[in-house]
Amino acid sequence: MFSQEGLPAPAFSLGPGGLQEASGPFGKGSYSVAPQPPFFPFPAVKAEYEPPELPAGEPGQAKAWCPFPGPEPGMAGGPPGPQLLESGQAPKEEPGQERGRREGSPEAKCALLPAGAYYAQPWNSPFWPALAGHSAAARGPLPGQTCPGAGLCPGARHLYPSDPHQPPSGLGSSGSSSGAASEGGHSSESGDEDTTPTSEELEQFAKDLKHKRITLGFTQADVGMALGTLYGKMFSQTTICRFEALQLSFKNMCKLKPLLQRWLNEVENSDSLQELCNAEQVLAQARKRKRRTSIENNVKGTLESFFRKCVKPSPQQISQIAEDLNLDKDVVRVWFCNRRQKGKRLLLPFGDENEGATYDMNLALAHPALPAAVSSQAYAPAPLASPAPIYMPAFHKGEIFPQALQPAVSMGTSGN
DNA sequence: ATGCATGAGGG
DNA sequence: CCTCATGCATA
Repeated sequence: MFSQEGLPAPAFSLGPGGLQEASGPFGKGSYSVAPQPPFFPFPAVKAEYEPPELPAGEPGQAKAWCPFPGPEPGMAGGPPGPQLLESGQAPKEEPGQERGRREGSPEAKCALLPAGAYYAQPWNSPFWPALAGHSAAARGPLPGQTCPGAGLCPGARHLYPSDPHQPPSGLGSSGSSSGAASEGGHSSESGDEDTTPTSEELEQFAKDLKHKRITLGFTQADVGMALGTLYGKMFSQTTICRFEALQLSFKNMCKLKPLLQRWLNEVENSDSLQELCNAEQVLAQARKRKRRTSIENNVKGTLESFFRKCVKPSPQQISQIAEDLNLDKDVVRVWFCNRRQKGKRLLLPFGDENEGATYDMNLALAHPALPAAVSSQAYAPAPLASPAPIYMPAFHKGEIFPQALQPAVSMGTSGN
């Protein structure tokens, strides 16, 4: 429908000054991109670089995701390693946060267990007494049977008794299969796959979802999996989290809403939520995912400052930056991509995707005063708001204007 | 909750 | 190559 693509692709030019702001549709000079002098914080950074990651051995990738020996002869297939439990998840029980259930590592738990019960296996109790206690005491709202037979993920991969849900294909606009469109009253029940919800509705829905989810004792991961069961398409904790935090694009939010809406309906009528436990996700991550590179803060700061000057550097510039920062070109490229993506989320209060009206991120960056956010949270602590020249390694007092990018100018032919 | 990454789709 | 939707891994 509406193209979200709007960036006018700042065709900046590598002028005599190196990186130059592009003259967007607003004409150059009509705005000040950087509240600070055009400095290029370079020198210091590159020297510090050092291949940080090198754990000698990959962190055991093997893990059992369903901690029950159950009737099965030991966790066959899964290494008996006790790394199922991550102790990293601090028990921070903040109001408004996950409660009652722990959000362990994805593989440390099965879809949605009402908590408690199954963890109390003889084999593990000695290992994690904490967990046992936790599950026993943390049980909150759950009346006791949130997930009837689902509790036993062990071998119970039961599917719904009779759910005429469609195969994993028709997503996005599945007809209103379940007539359950009106739950326990509340505000505008806009739930419709047809009508595009307004940002307010989305915001409200997200809030609603989160509240109910927590009340019912589900984690974001649970919801993600439940969607897989209900719709055939599973989502990660990340996505659910972003949905609740309104950190997805408007379009994306609209797409997901109906699904979550349905999930909500399902769980609210606690009589059809038994199939929410679906542990079908062994999906061997066979694919080798590049190790997540951790960019040091100062380097990040440098990248950030570049971003402020130009949100979309040319491949040449990317190479240059990468070289100067001693990073992979791809890392830099991806960083910019992600930064842009993030920028969009933060900048435009979704609601109307004016196709024509393209927002120039460069421009936006210069104006901390963004259009009053529609959402409260998503735009609140916008890191962008701070024109802060924070970070920035300290270079020689005189070198405020490193010529780091200078080479970029002549880079075309000479180097590279 | 978020940072970096992947992959599909468009050009 | 980019955008966008997503997710693994991590802070």
